[in-house]
Amino acid sequence: MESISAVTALSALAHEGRLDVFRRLVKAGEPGLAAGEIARATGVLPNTLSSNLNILTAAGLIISRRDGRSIIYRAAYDRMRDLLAFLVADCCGGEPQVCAPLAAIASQACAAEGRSC
Amino acid sequence: MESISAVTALSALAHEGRLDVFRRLVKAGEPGLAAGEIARATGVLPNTLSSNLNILTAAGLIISRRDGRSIIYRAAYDRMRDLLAFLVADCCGGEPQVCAPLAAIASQACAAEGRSC
DNA sequence: TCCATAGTTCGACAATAGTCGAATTATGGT
DNA sequence: ACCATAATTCGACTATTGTCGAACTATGGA
Repeated sequence: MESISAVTALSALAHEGRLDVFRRLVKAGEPGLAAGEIARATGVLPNTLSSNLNILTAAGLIISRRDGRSIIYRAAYDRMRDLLAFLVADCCGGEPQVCAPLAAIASQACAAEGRSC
Repeated sequence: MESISAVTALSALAHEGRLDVFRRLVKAGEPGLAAGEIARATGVLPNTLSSNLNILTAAGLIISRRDGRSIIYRAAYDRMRDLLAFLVADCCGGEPQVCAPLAAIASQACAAEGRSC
């Protein structure tokens, strides 16, 4: 991942409302959520939300598809993974003990959901 | 980690120059780098750099100490780990296959450096 | 065709962020 | 005490970002 691309993704997430939306979509998984559902759940105005969904889309973090009158958004997991990989890419050179806990983080997150992966 | 705290950290990293500085410090490890060294290496004006170092410090991502006339900065690995943990916290609920590759990312980063952790 | 619903786009405005030159503080050496 | 080096703080200016109301586009149903 290019540095400029990482900055775009980080900028998109560096916003209370957008971070909230992104995490909801990450949680929602493959089926995703309709724009209207998100607007209702968060109490954000539809046009403001649309603007922020555009920013997340442009950053490649979410993907949309139309379904009837609704537009469904879902998280782009590949891109999320690339971003995380970029952030930790150099960490091992300095302090190996930073990398090790990453695996723990992954499995802890899974354990919290009662899953195994 | 609180959402607002994550936004602060993400905002700090959502800047070409600051992301560059942060990654250099991550790479540099425990000994860290002097402000002047970073300024020379990046070609950024000292005052501009200082401003950006302040932002990274306020976000908790880096830590400074004085050494003679120089001020040495180093990455705050704990905080970095917390941020990553926050970002992946919900991913397993939606798509378990996102969590699994995280462990791979960690070990890949290590392998690239020829280390084992 | 007409209407209601679902979202988006546009234009304007206020607030925030980024950068620079100049001045300031702190340390070490002579 | 004086000077040079290292870095920060201050003030001003420009550019960018975020939000809102209003208007617009697209879809599905009567």
